[in-house]
Amino acid sequence: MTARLSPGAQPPPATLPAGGDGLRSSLHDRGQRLTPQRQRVLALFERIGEGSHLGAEEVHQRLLRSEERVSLATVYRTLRLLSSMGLLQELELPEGGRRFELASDAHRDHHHLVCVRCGRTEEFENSAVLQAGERAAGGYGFRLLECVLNVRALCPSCAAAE
Amino acid sequence: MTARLSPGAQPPPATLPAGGDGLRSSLHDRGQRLTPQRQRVLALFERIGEGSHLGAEEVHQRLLRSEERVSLATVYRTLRLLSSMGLLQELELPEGGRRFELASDAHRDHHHLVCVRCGRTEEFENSAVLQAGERAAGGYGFRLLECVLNVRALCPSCAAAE
DNA sequence: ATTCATGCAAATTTTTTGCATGTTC
DNA sequence: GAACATGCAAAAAATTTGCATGAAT
Repeated sequence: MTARLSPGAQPPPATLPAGGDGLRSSLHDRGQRLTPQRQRVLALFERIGEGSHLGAEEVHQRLLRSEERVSLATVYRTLRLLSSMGLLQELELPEGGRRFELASDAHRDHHHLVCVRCGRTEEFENSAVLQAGERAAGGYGFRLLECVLNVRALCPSCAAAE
Repeated sequence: MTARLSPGAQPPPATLPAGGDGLRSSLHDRGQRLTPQRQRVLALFERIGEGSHLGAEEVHQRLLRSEERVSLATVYRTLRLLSSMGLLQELELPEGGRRFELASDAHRDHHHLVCVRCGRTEEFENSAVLQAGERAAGGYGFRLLECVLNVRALCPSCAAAE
């Protein structure tokens, strides 16, 4: 029922290759270390692309399949770490456990229009939304990382079927 | 892997005041029954208001405190039911389990500002966001039900701690 | 009377943690 | 070498389920 279709077009990452030094220095800034496990987890998310999300168990399984064993406990620890570093982000859709995806570029705002009946999803952008997010964050003294607008709606054919 | 099927596609969110007959007939339409437990759970969400969310354990505890015992298992079953009926809406914030809040037509745009580090949550409103949602929905011919903006951010103290 | 819902406890699933060992800086 | 991270297994949460009993229609 997860209707986030990412048709073939996978936008080029355009960001730093994570297995590399971006991760290393981000970690070092926090007094933490670059380990193969952390690289593997992040690299996996980069491999699957920006639109797709994985849960802890899936990350563990997929790494096993590619001969890059990382214990499940470490997967959990790493997901939380990368997430708190802003490299991954946790999803809003609670289908089972928590799920994560590669964090999009800083401050980018991408929004979803989703039909609650059939799951059809359209993406759109709107700078007014980002502004609203910035205003809200500013008002509470928060530092904005990202804002996502979810519009729940009925698509034309589902609306007709009602 | 678990088959996590919600009980079928649901009708558009109910518009009715829930404690009363709206709930009864919504249930009956589905061949299900009005029970004190279901009323209690829904009434609790109405009592705390539209902006606030609760997890299963919290619902259970709060009902205990108000002398309205509902077993935890039933709380889980009821949350899922009310959610699939469109009376509650599920959301997921950083820490803890799944959380639910009252789904309301009246409150179509209420937004969350969430600290991704400590989970602190602030609610805000912004009509520009609703307009953006309406414009997007209109552009694709969708009928808008609700729009929720989630702003991921760092609260002042967490930002300082980084 | 029939069908559905509840409560309880046990079973599952998901996530966290203690600790000995191995790694990174 | 010191501090940190990993793996493992056990513990703790979170959620679901089987079944006998109780309630709603």
